[in-house]
Amino acid sequence: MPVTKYSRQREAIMDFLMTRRDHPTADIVYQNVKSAFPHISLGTVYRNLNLLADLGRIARIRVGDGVDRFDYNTTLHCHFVCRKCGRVMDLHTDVPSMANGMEGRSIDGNLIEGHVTYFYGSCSRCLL
Amino acid sequence: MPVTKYSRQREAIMDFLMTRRDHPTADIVYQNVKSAFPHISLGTVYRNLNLLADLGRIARIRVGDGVDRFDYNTTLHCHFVCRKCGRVMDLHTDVPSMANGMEGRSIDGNLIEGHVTYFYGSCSRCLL
DNA sequence: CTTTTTGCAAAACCTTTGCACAACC
DNA sequence: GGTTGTGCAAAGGTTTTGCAAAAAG
Repeated sequence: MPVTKYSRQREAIMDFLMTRRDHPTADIVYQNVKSAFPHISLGTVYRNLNLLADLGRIARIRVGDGVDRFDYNTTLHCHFVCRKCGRVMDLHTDVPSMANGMEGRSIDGNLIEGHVTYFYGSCSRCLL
Repeated sequence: MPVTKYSRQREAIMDFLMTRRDHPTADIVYQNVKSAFPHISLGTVYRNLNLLADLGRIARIRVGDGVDRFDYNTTLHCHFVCRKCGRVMDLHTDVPSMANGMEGRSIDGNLIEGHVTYFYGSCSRCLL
């Protein structure tokens, strides 16, 4: 529980994320927030994204391509990763998962606290 | 479908992976194969691990911590990631998943070809 | 002899960090 | 005034790559 003071840069980062339905990387956030804060640094963007994610105000999404993505929508939902173009998007259809309900169970002595599922394939745009 | 010639280094890498039940990183493979090939380079290890993964002879496992892991066991099974020590291990108990059976379906115009699920929590060793 | 693989080193890539100064409260 | 946040630049960690020499077929 870190103590936080207000910062205009952090607000701008939050505002930008709010406008996006995809899941921008830190660098994309940086490129966009630069129009309002020409001198903002990538380091500041990372520090704020990490802080906001730690506070639970945004979600950090890692689909295994080595880049962190961030999402204003913190409600639990599945993601779809296009193997051709790399886009990451929400899956709106409710995907039933037996993995839900595993929380708190122990398997082989390991306590399960959560799980991550994502689907991959070819996105609508790449299928054309 | 790359053309491949035999290489002793690649065989050694494969042999090492075969002996491991955990999911070594490229660097751990490198450290171990060095005993047989003192002059082998990390680059060679990466090239071979990627080649073997592309050929489907080993599995590449990415749990979102920014490091690639490799597994001799290519059959579908779930993984457990310890949030404290970072260990990655197989879940032997069969975890029923509704995500199976999604392959081939289309959602929002996106063709689903596969999915990844991993569980995280505290491992038996860290719970002591 | 031709193609693939290797070793080495450098580069690429993403992310974190140290520090002095500015902003916040 | 004390604390947190910022900008800058440097460093950190992982993975990829260019190239000449070696190995494989």
